[in-house]
Parts: sequence; C-alpha cells; structure tokens
Amino acid sequence: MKFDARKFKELAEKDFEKAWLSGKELLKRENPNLIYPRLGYVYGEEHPVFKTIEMLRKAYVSMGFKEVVNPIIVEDVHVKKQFGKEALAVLDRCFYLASLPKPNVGISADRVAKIKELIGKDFDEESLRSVFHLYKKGKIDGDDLSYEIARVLGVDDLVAIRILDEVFPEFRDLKPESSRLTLRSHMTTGWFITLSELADKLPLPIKLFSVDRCFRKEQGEDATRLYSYFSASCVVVNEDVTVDDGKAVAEALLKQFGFEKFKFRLDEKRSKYYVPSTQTEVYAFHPKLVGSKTKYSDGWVEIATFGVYSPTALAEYDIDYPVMNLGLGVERLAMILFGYEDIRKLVYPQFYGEVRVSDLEIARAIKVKEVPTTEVGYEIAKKIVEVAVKNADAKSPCSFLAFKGKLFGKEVEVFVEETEEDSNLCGPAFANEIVVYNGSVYGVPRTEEFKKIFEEGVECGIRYIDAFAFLAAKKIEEMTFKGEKSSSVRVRNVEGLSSINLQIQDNVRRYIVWKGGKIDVRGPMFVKVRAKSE
RNA sequence: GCUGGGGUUGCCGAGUGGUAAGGCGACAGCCUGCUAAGCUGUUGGGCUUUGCCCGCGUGGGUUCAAAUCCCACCCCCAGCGCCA
Repeated sequence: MKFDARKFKELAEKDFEKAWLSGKELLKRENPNLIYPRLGYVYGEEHPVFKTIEMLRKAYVSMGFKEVVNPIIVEDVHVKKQFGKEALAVLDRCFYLASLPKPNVGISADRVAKIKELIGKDFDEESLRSVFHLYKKGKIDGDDLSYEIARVLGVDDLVAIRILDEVFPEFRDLKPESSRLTLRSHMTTGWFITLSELADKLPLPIKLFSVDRCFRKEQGEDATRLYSYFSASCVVVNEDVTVDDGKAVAEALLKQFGFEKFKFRLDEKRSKYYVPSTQTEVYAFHPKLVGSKTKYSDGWVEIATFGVYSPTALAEYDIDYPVMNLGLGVERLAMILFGYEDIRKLVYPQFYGEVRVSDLEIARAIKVKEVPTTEVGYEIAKKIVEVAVKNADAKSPCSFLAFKGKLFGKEVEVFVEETEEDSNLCGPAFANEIVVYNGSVYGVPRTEEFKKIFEEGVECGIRYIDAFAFLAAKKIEEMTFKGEKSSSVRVRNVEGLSSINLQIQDNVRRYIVWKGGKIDVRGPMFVKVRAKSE
C-alpha cells in the first residue's frame, strides 16, 4: 500500500516504536490470490540448443575466431567441386529446393463467359490477360495476383480468389519443380565459398567460425538424427597449418565445456575434401558422463571431427593455403551438457511429450474462487478460521460466536456451529492442506502419514477451512449488502477443489489429467457458518 | 527406402459397412462425520435449434449407408538399411 512519507516521519519523531510497528500494517495483503505461491514473478527460459550455441559462439570468440555467416543455399555444383567422385553419395543426402512454376494462363471464350457469370457483369479481357502476363513475367507477385485480378475486374478480393479457384484450375494443380539449389548438408560446403573470397585478402592466420543450421535428407528422424541440425564449425588458414592445429583448437574449445582429456583417432572413412590421413575424430572425456546411463558411461565421447582441406578441392576455388577445419554437432554437445538421450526430446520437447509443468507452477494455478471485497469481510474470514481451529473438537450441538461488528453500517454476528447431535464442531478433514506433489494435487492433514508429501511437495498455504472461510465471508457481505437478515454456508464432505471454494486453471487441470496425475482433494469437513444482521 | 504397428471426442481407449462403447476428467442433482473417488444424470462443434449440418490424420472415390472398403498423400512408433 502506498504510504504518506511525511506523516510517517512525524509519527516516528513522536513515537518511533509505534511508527515502526505500524509498518507491518502497510505490508498487509489480504487477497489470498496475491500471496505466494499464487503470486509469482515468472521468468523466461532459453532453449538448451540455443543456450549451447551461445556458449559455443563465446568460446570461439575467446579463442580469437571471427564469426561469419556462410551461404545456406548452394548450387549442387559446389558439392561436386568439393567432393569430386564422391559427390553423388553426398548429394543423395541433400535437400534440393523446388518451387511452384508460373503457369501460362489462356483466357478462352468459355472462361470469359464463366467469369462474367461469376461477377455478374462485363469486364475488359485485355486487362485481365495483361495481369496474367505480368504475373508470368514475375512483375506481379503471387501474393498480389488475386488483388490485381480483383482490381481489373472491379470486384472483391474474395470473388477474385473464387475465380482463380473455379475458372483457372491450373493454379490449383501446380506441382513443384526442382532446381539445382541445395541446402548445405554441412558447413564445409559454405566454407569453400566464403574462403574463395577471403583466403587471398585477409592477413594470416585467418581464423573464422560459424554456428549455424545444416540440413540432411535422412531417411527418417530418430533418437540421434534430425533433418536439420546445427554445426559449430571453424577454419584456420595459414601457411603451415597441420592436424596439430586441429588438436589444439579441439582442446581449447572443448575445455571450456568441462571436457578434461582428449584422444585423437584417425578416421578411416576419409572424405575427399580432406588431405589423406588428416581426418581425425576427437574423443573427449567429460566427468559428467561417468556412470551415466548412456553408452558413454566410461566418460569418453566422440564429439568433434577435424581435418586439413585437400589442395585438390581448394584448387577448385583458387585457394592456395592449407586450411584446417573442425566441426562438431551442437545438439550432440547439448545432449551431453543437459543430459538428454534422445535428440528429438532435446530439440522438440513439445512434440515428444516433454512438456513439463512443475509442482510450483501447478500450485500457482490453484486460486481461491470467491474472496471478500471489504476489509471487514477479511476480518470475518480470519475470525471464522480462528474459532473453527480453536474449537474444532467441541462436542455438538454447539455454536461459537466468531465475529460481532459493523458491516456496511449494520450490526452483524457470525457463528461457527454444529446443530446435529453427537458429533464435533468440525469434521476431521477441516484443516487439511492443499499440497502439490509429483504432478498431483492433494488435500491432506499434516500427519506423519503424509510427511513425505509436505516435505517434497509444494505447499499452497491454504487449508480447507481457509478457502471456505473466504467464501463464507463473501456470502455474509452479500447478505448484508442486500439487506437480508440471515444466511448460512456449509460444507459437508469435500469432493474436489470447487467444494471448498478453490479453482484450478483448466489448462493445468488438463495437464494433470494428461500426465496421469490426480486431483485428490476430499474428506469429511462438516463446517457450518451462520450469520445474522439487524 | 523396406517391413510391421499406429493416428478416434478435453485425456486414455474400444470399434473391420448400419450412424462413435467404456473409463478418466468436467458439470448438475442426490447421499454425507474420521479422509486415497458413494449414487444418478449430462458432457464434440455449428446453426435459421421439436430439427438440420459438420465431426474418427488429409484429400479423393465406392455405397442406400463409411471411423470401417478402395486410391493417393501426411505424420508418429519399433526394427532393418543408409549415415560424406
């Protein structure tokens, strides 16, 4: 609550102790839905893949590498130049880009008649013909076609779309036609193109890196492969680079991610764009992997590959210095760093059942449905709880005055009572607490039996009686406001959140059901609140 | 790319030619006294609402009638192959 600083200053001068104590009043927040954990300051979250990319970029920069963006879309001739005879096998893994052709559209007498029928008037055939002609020439974009047709015919856009659909079926039946353009399947494809521009201009050594997307037409996506992945790749160009530069770069890069020891193994399946006997696999030891359930439980993982580009491939691009290239799969590294075993779950958690709502988030979604609107209303709710807790075990029939005072200018009395014979004021579950544990919502008493739930779960800080008292107070406010003389609210067996004046967001409820959790808020409560006003 | 299994309502899940079973969840009513679900009913969407139309991955087709049969396609799962 905003406060008057001047008044406080005066009060503090007069009586500091009193002023200090009254500070407590200012911090009072009574609406239960504005109390933690219902109150929460939420924060966003990075995707682990992009988090890893961020780390890799910083790591490369710290090693003196300069970032570049390599071409993503490349003509297939580049692959042929780089791989020579091997190219066919590589292109087999590449996506070729296709696009829809622009059809030749003839406007026959039939079609003219059909259009006239659809628009209900004459039109200038020549202008329509010219629109299609300009479209074919690429002067009018596909986006604008229906707009242009609508314009020359003097009709609505929607009519134009209908004409396209009904009179010119060739648009509907267009089939994509492939081009010679491919999506790069690894970063090397782009490095050659970039280096052909830079290798003869920049001062040596040239150290460049790029962490970016590559594409592979795999036969299917599985736990280890996706159609699209990120490659973290770098090149070092110098008069005398060798595989030892690869080893040094690998070590310097990977040490920044917690890898401790390294082994280098010559890769048998040599790519034609590397100098023979330079393609090397990097095996690295990460203490986090030791004892893990992965196949890397000894801590060693093959994490990167490097090699020295072959002069035969470099010559195709007029590059006349040796080039060391090192690359690693970002998702692979992210799987190690974040403990994933299935790349799909790492990259697309939303499609692989990896959506998670924490217990805290569930607790946050449980709110008190009805709350009082006045300060006196909150006071009444507080007193109801106090009296109920204090006299819960009183033998019935019994009645306890909880509140007596003015509400909306009228004298109001509130009782917590039990009129039935031979029972207690409150049922045994009246003070059960709402706790979220392991994706389920429970209403349980604070006893030894449920200790684990309280300790490991998230407490909502609401007892049955608390939530109920807010409802009772709200009803008493309504009664008084409307000028009614009496009212009573009671709850018997609790059978769900709504019977004790609580509600949960529908989305969260569906999440709980989907995950197989339950909302188990039940128990014999048997509390009655009666009020009368003058 | 091959083989096999799948895609059904908020969720799970049955349904091999006759108009979407059952369960969960939700809603309503009933019942209530020591707590881990008692009973009954309702529960896809739309509309011009005594009725009509649309709903079982998508688009076609066969049929008096299609979730079901046929054709094509998309996607998911398991395995095999491929993986510079």
